[in-house]
This record gives sequence, C-alpha cells and structure tokens, in this order.
Amino acid sequence: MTTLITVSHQPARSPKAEQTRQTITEAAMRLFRRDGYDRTTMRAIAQEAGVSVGNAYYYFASKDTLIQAFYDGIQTEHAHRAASALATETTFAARLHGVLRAWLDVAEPDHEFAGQFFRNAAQPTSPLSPFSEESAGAREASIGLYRQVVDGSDLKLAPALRRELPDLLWLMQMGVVLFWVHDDSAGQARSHALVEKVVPMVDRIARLSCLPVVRGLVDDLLALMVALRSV
Amino acid sequence: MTTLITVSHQPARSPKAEQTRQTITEAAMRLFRRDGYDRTTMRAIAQEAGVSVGNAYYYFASKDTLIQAFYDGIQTEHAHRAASALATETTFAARLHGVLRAWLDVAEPDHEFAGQFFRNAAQPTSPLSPFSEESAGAREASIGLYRQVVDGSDLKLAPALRRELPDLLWLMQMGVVLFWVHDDSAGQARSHALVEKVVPMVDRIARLSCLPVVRGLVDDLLALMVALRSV
DNA sequence: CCCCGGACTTGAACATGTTCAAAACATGGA
DNA sequence: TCCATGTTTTGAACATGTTCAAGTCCGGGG
Repeated sequence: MTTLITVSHQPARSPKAEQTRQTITEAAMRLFRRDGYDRTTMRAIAQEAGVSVGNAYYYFASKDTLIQAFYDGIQTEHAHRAASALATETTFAARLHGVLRAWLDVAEPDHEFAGQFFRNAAQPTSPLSPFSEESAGAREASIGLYRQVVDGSDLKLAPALRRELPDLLWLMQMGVVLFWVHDDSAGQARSHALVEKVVPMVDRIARLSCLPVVRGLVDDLLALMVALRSV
Repeated sequence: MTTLITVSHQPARSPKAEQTRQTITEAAMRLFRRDGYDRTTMRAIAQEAGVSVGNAYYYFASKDTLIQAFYDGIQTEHAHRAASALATETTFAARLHGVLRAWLDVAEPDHEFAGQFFRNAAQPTSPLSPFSEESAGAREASIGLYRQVVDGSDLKLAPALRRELPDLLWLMQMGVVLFWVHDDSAGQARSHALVEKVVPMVDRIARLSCLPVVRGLVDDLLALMVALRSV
C-alpha cells in the first residue's frame, strides 16, 4: 500500500548515502513546514542538513522533487487512516465519507505549505502532477482505496459502472483537493462542508443508477470515459 | 463585455508612458509565443522592446503580470466569437456547444504557452487565478456569457436552477480548461471530444431536471452551492 | 530663461535555483 | 601497502527574476 515513489537523481548505493539523503529530506521538511516552501532556500536546506548545496543536488534533481517526501508522507498516512475507516464502516456513504475525511485530516497541518507548492503539482509537465507518468504508482494506490470503498460496501451496481467508479471517485477527490487548496476558511471548514454534502449526493446517484432516467446519464458518462481513453 | 483588467504597477500618466507600456507587452507576447514562457527572460523582453529591465518593472510588478495581456486577449476574443454563436443558435445544447467550442478555437494557438504559465494561474494566491479577487471582472464577464446561453435558449427550468446554472456552466468551463491544459493530443482532439460528449449530457440533465428523481439531485446541488457560500 | 517637482528610465546589484569541474573518500585487487 | 575506479562531496560560477539608488526628461511657475 505504501508505494513510495522516490524520484531520485542518483540512486543511493551505500548506507551512508542513504543516510545523507535522509538527512537532507528531513531538513527540507522541517524548514518547509516552518517557513513555507517559497521562503526556504536551497542554501538554508543544505546548511540545516550540514551539507553543501551541490550535495543536495546530487540526490535531488530540483527543489521541487524535495517535496516528493511530503507527498509520499501524506499518501501513506492517508492510506493508513483510511484503512481504519474501511475496517469499521460497511455502507457506501460511510466508507466514502471516511476516506475523504481522512484525507482532510491528514492534510490539514500542511494546508498553507500545500497552497504554496500546489502550483508545481498543477503544471502538466511536472512529475508531481497527479496525472503524470511518475505519479502513476501513487495514483494507483489512491484509486485502490476507492476500489475498496466500492467493493467492501453494500452498493449494487451495473458491472460497467462498478469498474469505473473508483476512477471517478478518485477524480472527485482531486476536485476536493482543488477546492481545499483554495479554501481559506478556518480549519478548512468549507471543505468539510463540501464533503459532508457531496457524499450523500454521490451515494444517492449511485443508488439510483439503475433507474431508467439516471441509467441513461450514467451510460453517457461511461461512454465518455471510454471515448476519452481511446482518442 | 471587454472588462480589461490591467494589473499595473504604476498607472500610465502620459501618452508616452502608455506607448512604452504597450511596446513592452507586445514584445513580451511576441517572445512568449515564439519561445514559450519559461525560456523568455525579462532581459530578452526588455531588449526586444528597446528598453531597460528596470523599466519593464516600472510598469509591471512581475513577469507573471505581463501575461495579463494574453489573458485579456483570450477573454475578449472569446466573448467576440461566442457572440456570433449566440446570435444564430437557439437551442440550449447548440448555444452551449458554440460557446465552449469558441473557447477551444480561440485558445488553440496558445496551447503550449498556456501549459507553461498555467501553474501561475493555479496558485490560489495569484491574482491570475480565475477565482481571485482581481479576476472578478473577467470572471463575471465569462459567467455573463453563460447567462446568455441559458437565457436566450429554449430551456424550461425551475427559477432556482436558472439562477445558478450560469455559475455551474462557468465552473464546467474551468473543468474543460483544466482538461485542455493537460491535453497533448493533436489539435487538442480529446478536448474537442470531451466537449462533444459533455454538452449533450448537460443538455439532457437540464431537461430532465423537473422529473422527480433528477429533481431531488438538482435540489441537493443547489443546496450545496448555497451552503458553501454561507460557510 | 531657469529651476523645481514629479514622471520616467537606467543599469548595476542582489537573491536564489541550478550546474559543474575538481577534490575527497571508499573499496577491492595486485 | 598502494593504486584504480567508482561514489560522494564541495564551493565557486552561472542564469535569471527582482530591487533600488541615481540619472534623465518634461512641463509649469517664477
């Protein structure tokens, strides 16, 4: 479930190298959290880690890639907390709600920091983009979470929809993240409100997906996804 | 309809100043289009404009704000082309399709360039974010376009939905833009396919919005929007 | 005509992400 | 022990966005 994606400039060959790499990421995380991404300089990171600037670049291709550690941390922590929700809840709505709220809880302490480096993740060409080739592993892991949400639940769905639903729910999470990043309300209250309202809606749509009218719309949606993949 | 948002460091007092400002934006646009955003340096822009670097900063707060001109250009051009679609089409689907396709057509020549500076627009704190205070004018103008789409069409809608639909359609456009920015297919074929498929779906949903089942979902959606505004 | 105040312009200086050639270090084999 | 080779580390140099103190220009008042 962990699926660490280490975008390393050079792979660590020796234990000592691994140690150095670790020291650098820890120093970076510490400063990023304390001063924010933009105000933390590479020189400061190097100094905090007791290492030269060039050495940081020996292990990490750029300042951006240093936040991969942060990325991975949230990912694994989310998987961890989501697991406990998935272990106890059985209804679709409760499971979905648990996984989404787990994300908000995990990410909350880093809201400000996330807002600062979000632009890097938004760049289509960046390896940190959730849609990038390099993020495939983390993306699959995250989608896997939503597959569990669906599979372990009481939902009755047409097979085609059941197959695609995890992808759609992951996409929804991306939407929530987008909203969350822009959310400057205290404790990201608006994001929580969003989740609170959206989950029952999704639940209702899913349950109605067999009714004739809704069925047609769902079929359109599935056709859309298939079409986009093939173009 | 134009609503030019000029984020200027210093307002231009004299005609000569206005001339200089113009020269700089034109040089910047030329180089951005030719070499891309990242590979165009401020020094190159200054030189192309026959001006000093400091002078560019007298008129523009940063390299980012130079692309405001580009932003405005797309906005006005879109309004222009959309108007002709709105003048001829009468059905909701055709009007919506016309406006969205107009955007794709207008933006196409700048797809690569847009991908490069998209990250700036994605940053929540940036004035170039479509959700920012500074973009309010352009945003309202754009939403106005979708108000026309709805109002001039043959759609029968509950008043509450009719009021909110333009906002929702604008949000949908943001989604299309997000997709488009990540779309590296030839001529952005996938984005066109997306629009082609999504428009009939939206049309169908809108037309079904009075039926009992769909009605409930739409009400939920409207309640969500109201709730988020008040939190 | 001269001078003053403000608008405009300049280019050197600064901050910071990134690169690179060279040095230091480690390790296994002669 | 010493060398060869590959790994790790260094810090100065570079590229580029941004700032700033100082200069130039210009119009209006004396």
